[in-house]
This record gives sequence, C-alpha cells and structure tokens, in this order.
Amino acid sequence: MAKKIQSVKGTRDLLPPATRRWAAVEEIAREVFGSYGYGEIRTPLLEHTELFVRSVGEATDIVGKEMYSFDDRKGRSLTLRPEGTAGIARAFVQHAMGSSGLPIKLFCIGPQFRYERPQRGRYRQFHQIDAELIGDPGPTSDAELLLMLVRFLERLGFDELTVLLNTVGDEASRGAYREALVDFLEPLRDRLSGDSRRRLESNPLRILDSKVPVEQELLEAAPRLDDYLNRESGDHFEAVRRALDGCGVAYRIEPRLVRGLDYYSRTVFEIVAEGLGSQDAIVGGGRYDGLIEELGGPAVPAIGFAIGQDRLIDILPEAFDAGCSAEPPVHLVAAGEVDPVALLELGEELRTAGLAVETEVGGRSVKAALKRADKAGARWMVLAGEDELGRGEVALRDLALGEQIQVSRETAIAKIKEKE
RNA sequence: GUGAGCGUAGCUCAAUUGGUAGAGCCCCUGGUUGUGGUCCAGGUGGUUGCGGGUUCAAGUCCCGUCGCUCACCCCA
Repeated sequence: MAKKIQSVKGTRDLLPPATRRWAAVEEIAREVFGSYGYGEIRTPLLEHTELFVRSVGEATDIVGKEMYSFDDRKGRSLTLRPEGTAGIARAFVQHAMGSSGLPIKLFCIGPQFRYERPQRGRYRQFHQIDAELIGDPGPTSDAELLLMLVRFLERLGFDELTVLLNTVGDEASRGAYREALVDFLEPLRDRLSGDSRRRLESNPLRILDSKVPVEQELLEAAPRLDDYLNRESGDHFEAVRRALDGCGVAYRIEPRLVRGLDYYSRTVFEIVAEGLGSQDAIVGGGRYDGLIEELGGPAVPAIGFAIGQDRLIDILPEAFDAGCSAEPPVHLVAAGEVDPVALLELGEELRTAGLAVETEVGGRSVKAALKRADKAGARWMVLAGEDELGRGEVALRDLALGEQIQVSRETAIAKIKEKE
C-alpha cells in the first residue's frame, strides 16, 4: 500500500455536515455587517513579509516567532497572513480607497496562518472574520462597531458574552505612560520574569497583562495608564462608554487590557468565552489611528476587530444547528431494467420543480436504496420502475408513514410540495 | 519554542506476569426475483503510526521519529 499523505500539522479538514455551521455563520456575518453598510473585501493570503513587520510590529510574538514565512523562487520573502487588518490596510492604501469618500467600511472572512504549536482553539491555519471601519476618528464609530459585533454574536445565539474594554491612549499619552512605567519597573528588574525583562525594552505595556502572580502583585503599585491620558484621549474613551451605555451594550472596563499588536491606539477590546480551555479569546480588536499612514497612506484613523471563527464555532449554542440543517432530499430510485438516462431526466424534472433530489444510481437493490434514504432522514422516495415509466407514472413512497401510491409525475411533485 | 499524556479496523475501545490481535458501531450481501426503520445469518476491513533495539517470542519493554491531545507562552 502506498504511503498515506496527511494534512499539514496544525491544519484540518472541515467536513460535511460540520461545514454547514461554517457557512451559516458566514452568511449571518454578511447579513449583519451588510446591514451596517460594510462591504466584503477579499485580500490575498500571501503578502510581502515586510507588510507584517511594519504593521503588526517587530517586537510582537506574531512577527518575532509565529510567522509562516518562506522565500519564493525569486528570493522574495513572503508570509501567509497571520491576521487580517494589515492586508486590508494595505489594500486601502494601494487602491486609494479613501478617495471615494470616508469612512470606508469593510469586512473580510478567511483563513489566517501562524506557525505555533497547535492545541485546542489554536491552529496553524485558523479562520477570522474581520471588520474594519476606516476613516472616522470619532468615538461614535467605536461604539457602532462594537454594537455591530454584539448584534452579530446575539444573532448566533450568544447572550452571556461581555466585551472587555480599555483604552491605551493616543501616541502622546502612551509615550508618557511608557516612560513612567519603565521608570517604575526598572528598579524591580530582578524580580521580573525573563519575558517581562525583555519587554521592558521592546514593549513595556505588554508587561501589564502578565499572568505571573508575582508580577501581578508588583503591578498593583504601578502607575496607572488612565492617569496619563491626555484630555483628548480621556474624552474619547468617556464618549465611547457613554454611547455604549446608551445603546445597552454590556462591557467591563479592564485596565490591564493592552493587546499584543503594536498598531493599537485608544480604544482596545476583547471578548473571552467560557468552556474553551486556555485559548479563550474569541474576539480582539481596537483602534489603529496611525497604521495607515505608517504603511505609506494618508493619515487616516481606523478601528476594527477580528473574530476567531474556529473558536466561535466550537462554542456555538446547541440550538444553532437546528437553524442551519437542510431538508433532506427526495430519494429517486430505479427498480428493475430502467434506462439510466430516463432516471436522470426524471431527476431533472423534479429539480426543475424546486425539489432537492438524490439519485440512487448505484444500481443496487431497492432495499439498499430504501435503507440509505431512511438513514438520510428523507421523507420521500420516488420509485421509477419499468411499469411506472411505461405509464408515465412513478411510485411515491412516504417514508414516514410507510404509504405508497402510484401517481403521475405532476401529482407526485404536488404531493411532496404540499407536505413540505 | 518548553513540558506532560496518548497513538490497536472508518469510529469507540478490549487483549492478564511479554506468548503470532478481538468486540461493538459503521459498511456490504442474504433472509423478501421491485420495498426501509426491528430481527437473524454471513462478509469486507489491521505490516498494532513509522523506524530501530532487547528477547526463543513485542500491541505490551527500551530508544528515536512522526502525529494527536492538553498545558506553558501568546493570541483569534
């Protein structure tokens, strides 16, 4: 036997019927996001490595150790996208999308890649649903984006999810705070973990959400970010909260929430879920006012989020499946010496009438066909034998009741439709 | 990248102190020359993840490797 080839580590096949949930989630995303004026964008899976280094940030784990990168035949360094925002921002700049008026609202559904050790809720190929609102600096946009996110999750049947909210201030505020935090932590250097010590230089804010208990204690006395917010940043956050309160969006302020990507400014947020083990973040996002300019575009502010589709689908409420299960098709079966073309034609006739039809072309016994139809949960079987075809009729069997009648094709179609 | 646990039929799992692999489900066929869900009978399906070692003998013990799972880290 030849050696079997299996899927690449950290990637997985999504098989039917599970794919129905995926498609249903995506349909609902298109519908909900569409109702807020968002248009779908599809960016390449492959980008120049440079894009992520410049946007996500050199000091981040994503760029530092998780990128799925390789050289192409001409020696150019390419990377399978590890997140969605960078590519969308790149496309915005490349196509001068701002020239047709701002803001631009976009969403993107598709796979992302990170070279990590797989575990539950973490795969090398995973899937995100991104939404980005580009070109409006106002807190009302922040609130509307979050509102849309919450509505989407509600549509899927989630009702217990809470948005964790924080602000990391604008660049000036963050700069001032960063200095204060480093001044505070520097004398305590010896008591910090290796990771945190490294971050003292590269990305001090990330130390804030360290999970090391000792560090948590040390941080109790650390300067607080909100004391360093300038007037503008403070007002912005205040306005976001007021808008969310007004719309009845539940959130919890999480002062330690900072986010792993360099490009965030001001509003940042996250949603974590129960029952997912340690990979429990299902949504992350925030404002990125400097990113587009950083990528050579105009100085245009933006805000967005990414939903982890794999994790989301993992914890979808039970009731969700009922809503996306399809009506099992009518089973069309030949009995005896029947011209296969006549069977195919009959199938087409039923489909033209709007029915879903599964044709049993296996040439096996009627008994076997019935078993299959039964297992598929079908309600109807249309049986076409020599006798029936000769008279222009079919045998219509109601599998639920076990009743069978000889009727014309038209009558059969009418009967099936009537009971649907 | 680090650590731990686990790899036996398509799936879920057995196999005693090492003694040449078995069940249930699924699938196929028949019991019904064209009739399901129950039942009965039969059948297909395995180089025990892969490679090496110890042994008279390895699914079982040892080493390596690959994969899966979980945790750390990080994040979606």
